[in-house]
Amino acid sequence: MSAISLDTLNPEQRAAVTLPAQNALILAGAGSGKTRVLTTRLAWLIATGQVSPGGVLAVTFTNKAAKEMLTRLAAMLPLKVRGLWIGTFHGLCNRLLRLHHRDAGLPQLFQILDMADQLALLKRMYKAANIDDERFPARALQHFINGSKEQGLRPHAVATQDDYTRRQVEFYQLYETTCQREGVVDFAELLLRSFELLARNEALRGHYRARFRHLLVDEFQDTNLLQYRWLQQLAGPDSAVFAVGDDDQSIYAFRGAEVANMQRFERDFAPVRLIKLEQNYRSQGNILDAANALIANNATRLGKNLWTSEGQGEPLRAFAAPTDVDEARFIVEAVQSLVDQGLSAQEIALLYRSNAQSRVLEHALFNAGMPYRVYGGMRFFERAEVKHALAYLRLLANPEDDNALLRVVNVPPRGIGTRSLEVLQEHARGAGVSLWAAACAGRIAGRAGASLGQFVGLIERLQTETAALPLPEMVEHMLARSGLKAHYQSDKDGQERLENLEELVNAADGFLRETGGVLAVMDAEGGETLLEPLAGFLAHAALEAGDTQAAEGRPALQLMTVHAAKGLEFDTVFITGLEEGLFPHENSLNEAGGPEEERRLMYVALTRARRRLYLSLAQCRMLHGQTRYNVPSRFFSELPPELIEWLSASVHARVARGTPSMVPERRAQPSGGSGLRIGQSVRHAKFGLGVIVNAEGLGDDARVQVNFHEGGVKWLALEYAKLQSAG
DNA sequence: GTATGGAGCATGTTA
DNA sequence: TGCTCCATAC
Repeated sequence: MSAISLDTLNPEQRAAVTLPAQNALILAGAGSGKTRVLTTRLAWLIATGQVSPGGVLAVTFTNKAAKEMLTRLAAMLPLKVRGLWIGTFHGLCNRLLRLHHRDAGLPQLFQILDMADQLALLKRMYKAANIDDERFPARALQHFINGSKEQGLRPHAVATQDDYTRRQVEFYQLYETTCQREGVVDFAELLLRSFELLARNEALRGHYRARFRHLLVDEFQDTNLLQYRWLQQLAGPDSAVFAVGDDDQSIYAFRGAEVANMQRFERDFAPVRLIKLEQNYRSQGNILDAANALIANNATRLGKNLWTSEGQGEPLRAFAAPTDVDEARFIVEAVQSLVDQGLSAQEIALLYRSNAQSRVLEHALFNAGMPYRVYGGMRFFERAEVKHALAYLRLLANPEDDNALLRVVNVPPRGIGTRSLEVLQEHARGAGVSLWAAACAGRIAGRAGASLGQFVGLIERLQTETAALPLPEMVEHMLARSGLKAHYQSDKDGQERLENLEELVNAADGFLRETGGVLAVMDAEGGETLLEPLAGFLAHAALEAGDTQAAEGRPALQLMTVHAAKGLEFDTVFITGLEEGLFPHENSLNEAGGPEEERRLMYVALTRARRRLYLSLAQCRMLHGQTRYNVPSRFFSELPPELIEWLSASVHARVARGTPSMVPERRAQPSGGSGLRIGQSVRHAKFGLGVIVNAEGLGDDARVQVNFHEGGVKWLALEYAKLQSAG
């Protein structure tokens, strides 16, 4: 094996990479070379012969991160990556469950439900069981079920103090029965099922524990309880766990991530070697100073301070615009001038807290003729037409898949409507069989029965016709013969959908070439391999929903939420919409730990920038079709003023007093002679300083909505609340 | 069985 | 403002 060069690593990085086989927690600050350390560690372990490629397990959260790790590893070492246990939590669980499906109580070709599939199944279940959708919204139940699973809780283990929860648990149980009967598995189930498999089956657990001498975990701060316990199952007394994370970048608590896992790890896996990577190779001094100052406002931290050997660089620049449109205009002009100076648009990112904010920016960019790319939104395998096509493929693999059948039984329209399906479902329920079986039985009378019979015939015909075809041809054939293609051809807006269906054939082809159609591989030494192209492709579609937009040719400006920007870096970053209620988001302020998570989010945003950082806000913006007036974000008052160059009137001093500058003067209709205006700063005896953001009513009934700096947004009756003008 | 309109409603997001 | 869902009309 070739030697791995460690010369370019700093002492801490090298220490981490060359750690002996022991448990370790690497606190890796933003831009400290985290991915590099992780992959070099992996390569070093293998190259020095301390472990065989098959003896390593490395786990990440996203496919992107997993791919990145594999690519870098392959560049350092000559090895076949296919059989390596490197992947996402869900990808590895999928493999584990395919290999040991019998022990796990699943069919080998089980289908994976994405979030939309899961919700559809719940709604179907509601209908079948006559459950009141009003009192128990399907979305809430979905959240409840996934939350329970992420805590490792099966229905019987969920604590039920109140009737409401008791009912939810019943539905959870019913959902489980349904999934089991249909042989489908949701995302959380992949984790829970393989956790239980290992916990229950001592021989199997022993096998994997003996095998994986080294376990490497990326983004450890984002793990939930179940993922943590899953790792505990796989890590034996002789294995070393190398966990890399940054508590300051934990921004997914809202979906179950527990930073506490880092403390838990130090306790459960003791002794744990702790290494901090604090040298930052990304950002210039002023940017880091700003980020450090901001995050210092959080009380619950493990403690870490980033530094750089680079110079201070440029100051942060800030701009307070009167309106969201002005803010967008300012950004477009600033971007234009940077591009004129020779900076590639590709190197500039526009970040925002919520997706709704992208619209104004897009509008301004479009008018300026500036190419841009928006991340987020519909992904390839989530598009309706692609899901339809996948449903046909699922039926070919397993006609008993009720979800798939319901999705396409009437696409294209075959005269099988709601009523016919109700009858079919009653038959199926009565006989305790799948919809497919009920349809095959042919006991449905009339036209609907005939249509169903034809549908059954179609699927059976497709099965025989495609049985011997390679995957891409199979997809092609299905598209043509199912009527899907013709359906979208006759649709006047179907052009793009048709192209996506064509793209699906390409995706199948690509999948086959990249993986050889392998569903699961036992080990890197070429042990057990399960060849099942169709099932493999379907799993791939669920586990990798694909990109949201195909990459475009010319360099484009990048637009995304701050969440989506995590892990990325740009020369220049604009953080937009820095207003109280927006960033930090108002909904987060009442949540436990919410404000601190918002601050970490801001920290992530700041540390994305290498050289230039712009902060902007609008004092009034359209949100949900209404004009809102906001005070500047508290984050401005948490950044050292000397680091910021204001391109508009500074907001700093005013933030301290809780008032914005430059709010357009608009009379509040109802206040009459009171002298109060929307946008005006006021003082309230109890709530302190705030800004009037809305008003309604006349005379004695007049009420105003005030956004208080400390107390949030409140409606106050003018008659009782003694508001003093403070601006 | 399908098309249309109005009401209701809004964080963040990966697998 | 723009979407998703349900009710009603064809």
